[in-house]
Amino acid sequence: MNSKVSVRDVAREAGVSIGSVSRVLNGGANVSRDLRSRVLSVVDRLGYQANVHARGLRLGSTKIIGCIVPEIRNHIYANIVGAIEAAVTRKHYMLLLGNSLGEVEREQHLLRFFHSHGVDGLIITPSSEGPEFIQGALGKSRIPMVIVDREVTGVRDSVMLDQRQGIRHASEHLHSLGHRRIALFTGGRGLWSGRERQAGYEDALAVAGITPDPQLVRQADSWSYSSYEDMRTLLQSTQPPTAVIGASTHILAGILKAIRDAGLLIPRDISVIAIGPGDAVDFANPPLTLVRWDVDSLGKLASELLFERLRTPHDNFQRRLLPMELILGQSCAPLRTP
Amino acid sequence: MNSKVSVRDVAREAGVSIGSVSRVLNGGANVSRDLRSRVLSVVDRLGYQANVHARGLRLGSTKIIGCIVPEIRNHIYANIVGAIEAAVTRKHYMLLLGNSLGEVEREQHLLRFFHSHGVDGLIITPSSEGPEFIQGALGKSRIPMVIVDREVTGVRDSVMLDQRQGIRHASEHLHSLGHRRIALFTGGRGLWSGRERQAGYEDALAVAGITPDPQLVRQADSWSYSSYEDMRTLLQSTQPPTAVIGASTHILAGILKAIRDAGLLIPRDISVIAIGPGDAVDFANPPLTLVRWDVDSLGKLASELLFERLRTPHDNFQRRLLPMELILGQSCAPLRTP
DNA sequence: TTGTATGCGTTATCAG
DNA sequence: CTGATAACGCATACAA
Repeated sequence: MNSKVSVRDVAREAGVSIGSVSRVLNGGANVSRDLRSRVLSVVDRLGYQANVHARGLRLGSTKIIGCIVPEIRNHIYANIVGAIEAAVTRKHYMLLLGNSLGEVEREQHLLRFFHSHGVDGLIITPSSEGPEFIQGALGKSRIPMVIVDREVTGVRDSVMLDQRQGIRHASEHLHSLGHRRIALFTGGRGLWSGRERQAGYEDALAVAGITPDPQLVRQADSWSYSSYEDMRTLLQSTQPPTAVIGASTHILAGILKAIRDAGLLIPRDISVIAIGPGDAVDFANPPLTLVRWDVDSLGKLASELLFERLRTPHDNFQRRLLPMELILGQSCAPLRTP
Repeated sequence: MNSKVSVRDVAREAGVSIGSVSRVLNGGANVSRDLRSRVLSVVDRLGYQANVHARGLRLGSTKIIGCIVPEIRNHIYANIVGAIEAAVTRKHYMLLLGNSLGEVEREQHLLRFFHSHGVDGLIITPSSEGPEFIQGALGKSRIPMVIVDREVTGVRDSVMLDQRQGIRHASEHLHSLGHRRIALFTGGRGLWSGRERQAGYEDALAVAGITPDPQLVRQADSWSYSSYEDMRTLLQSTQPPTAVIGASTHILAGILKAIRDAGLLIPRDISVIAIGPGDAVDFANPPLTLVRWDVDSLGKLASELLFERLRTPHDNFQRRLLPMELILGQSCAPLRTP
């Protein structure tokens, strides 16, 4: 196809100089109507497209946005990346993608690679937050970047979900149904988001005047089914929970399996609330009540912030908090008083 | 960080010429032991990393693989891309990602973009197959590419799933349980994969001596819940199906909802088999019997094929067929004779 | 308004 | 074995 049609070819074909071609395509100013249209038509006919490397070499800018997520196979990140991709291509940028697997070395490796590829900006869910982030390669990097779902207030732009408010609502909902023993599987071990979930949970319990039972709060790993064992143990205890809140990754799958194996029925015997984007629980029966992540908005907002940052590199850093919505399914019921 | 340390800086620092530096880093041959180690140490100290654009401009090769899928938010493609990413970064390549949404124009746009970015190769699930593919921009493009899950035998390398064999097994399984009215929601409208699924279904029925009822075969769209209406209609008909096979996208979600709304119980009243990667049906209750796509192998194989192709551009094109495995869940039961 | 010439950082060729 | 230099394709400062 348009294998190697360069600005030279266009110039020759249009009977003008290469400078003029370039000016038509970029500067826009100071070109005669005639020359402009002549060039444009040739460009169109030949399907000319500026070589990214020549331009990148000259300008120092590619039209590439890098994106690093822990794991694209996780539907949460797949959805976020999908939203970012849409926003980015709309602006005629391309998306360079990498999985960090939450490992610092992989993240650094990807960062170096992205750097040498001259990405104009970066959207990332880093493996670290807080001081650890600042001291790491990411914190030192000068690439304009936006942080997704990690706490880095003040040092970078970030978009986050208001986990605390979301889980508080969920907890209140369960409490209003009479539940007093509510289990929480936070996910996000060691992360702000996990702590926020727990905080929201404790907020709700405090208002309700319930003393939280530490046994009921679990910090499962999102990539494993460890929650299965945890939930099984809880259900076999003398005071089993009557409701449970869990992140809709492997965590929730493990929880549901434990409930099933115990011969319990949702919502008759136990109420369940999921946390996550909506599509994940499509196959659940009954339909799960959900604290919904609006991952689409999350990705979109991250992109917008990044493009802002690209324009004005030295503004103050923003931190945007997205609300979480409680979507009622059929997995919650009033507590049966025995 | 190592913002702009060039080969010049390394050369100066090491007290050699830039040519020598380049030779140490690339050629490898004909450099004295001493010079080599000197250069290497400086490279290391300065954190030198060759500028991708200069190199791309010079060599015409980037270390970038492009990847175009219909929709990364679809868990099938998320998994495939995940596997590709792993394979590609292991070879020190980067992955440029694009969503085509199955639209020809978007696909062409992405292709042009990838082209101008000088991707070394492309892994793609195109929006078209067969003659349409050959005549399209993709068929004319000279970028080394591997096709995933689309029929393009002879003109490009491709990896596909043996849908026919998979669905045949599923159908046979249901038949062995006594089912004779089996509904099939193929997905992949107008695509080889859809036709193959139907063929496998018909293979099984033929062996069983059952005349297929065209009413029972539906070509749902994977991105919509249209299957819900279809399934509802089927269940309300005078001769409802006693079993159903459906792709584990929105299609299956719609089917399950229709079954639920009809007040039917799986597997007591109706048997269900899903088609897709395993993780999608994590939340299903009961656990679904599954014709499993090994998307991991699919992505891995695609990458391997592409790297082979990069090495020897003019070999004969390969077509690799991956088997599908029937994973038994608890969603199928013997037909209840009323 | 238009054309010409330079340099961006590499690699490869060629002369030493 | 090593150093100098051309060329990759583009954008732009400068000359016309």
